Amino acid sequence: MAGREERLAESRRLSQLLIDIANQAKVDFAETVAPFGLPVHLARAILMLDSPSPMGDLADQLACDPSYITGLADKLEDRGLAERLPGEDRRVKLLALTQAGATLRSGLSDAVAENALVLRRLTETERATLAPLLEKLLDIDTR
Amino acid sequence: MAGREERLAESRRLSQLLIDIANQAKVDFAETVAPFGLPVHLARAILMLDSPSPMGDLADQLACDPSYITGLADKLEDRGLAERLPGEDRRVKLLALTQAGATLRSGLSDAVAENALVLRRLTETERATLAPLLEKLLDIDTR
DNA sequence: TATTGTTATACTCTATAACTATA
DNA sequence: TATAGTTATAGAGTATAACAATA
Repeated sequence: MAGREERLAESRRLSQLLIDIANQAKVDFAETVAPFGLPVHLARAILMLDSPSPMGDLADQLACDPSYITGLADKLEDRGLAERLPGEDRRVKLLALTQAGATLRSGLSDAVAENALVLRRLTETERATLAPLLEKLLDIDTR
Repeated sequence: MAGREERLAESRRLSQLLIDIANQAKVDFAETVAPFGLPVHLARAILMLDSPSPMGDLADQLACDPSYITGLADKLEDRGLAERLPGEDRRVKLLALTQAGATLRSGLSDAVAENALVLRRLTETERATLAPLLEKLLDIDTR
């Protein structure tokens, strides 16, 4: 068994790798999205709009304030990519992709997946090894 | 061999896991650092100051503009954690931790490593499996 | 009275451009 | 002329607080 200092050093190194990978993924995402003519935050929103969604739910998913969603929705509407639909509860507005938005989302989604580091750099076997480790890393924390 | 759609779906899922893990790591870092009374960006800078370092080098390491380092250095000096030392090239200033800064850095570094997801959630064997996969993910891109 | 979304505003982080001093 | 760090300022991104409509 490795000593305390060795374990801590390895912990630091792995953490740094994870951070670097996430940063690289962010850069890749921006580069992948750029040809679609969308700012990153609009692209993220579009990818979440699999189906019409209450604006408040989007705020939860994007981990941002609801007031920020108002701005995103305005920009998506300006571009003709989404529209606000009335919800059953009349306080709620559903944000839904237009046909143009759905088409764009489809192309965007494939491009992002194809350019992902995990697909470009790892073999199928390696990905199968990686997946359970990442899932374990992300288990809900019960400290 | 899996079909195209399956591969893309797996790519999306793994990418999302990596993003979620990085976000969790960011939250953990902030929580770990909070008791030390430091904003996150100052903590990151202190952790990089293993030895006295030209301010420009810090800008490279933190991937930010040199003008931003000026502000960080000011705040570290205000707190008595670092000081500017003259370099051999008299245009260069070396940022160096004070005794107080070095002591704080030591505690900070251990706390961050101990609280890291990779240490809390994975066994030694799992970490050994994960490391080479992460390294491969991060190889310099030569597209 | 509580909740959804909107509006107007303010704040945080970081970069840009012009500057000083050295090289 | 080029480089290291500084200064003042500006911009992007996001949150806060007060508000209107609805529950």
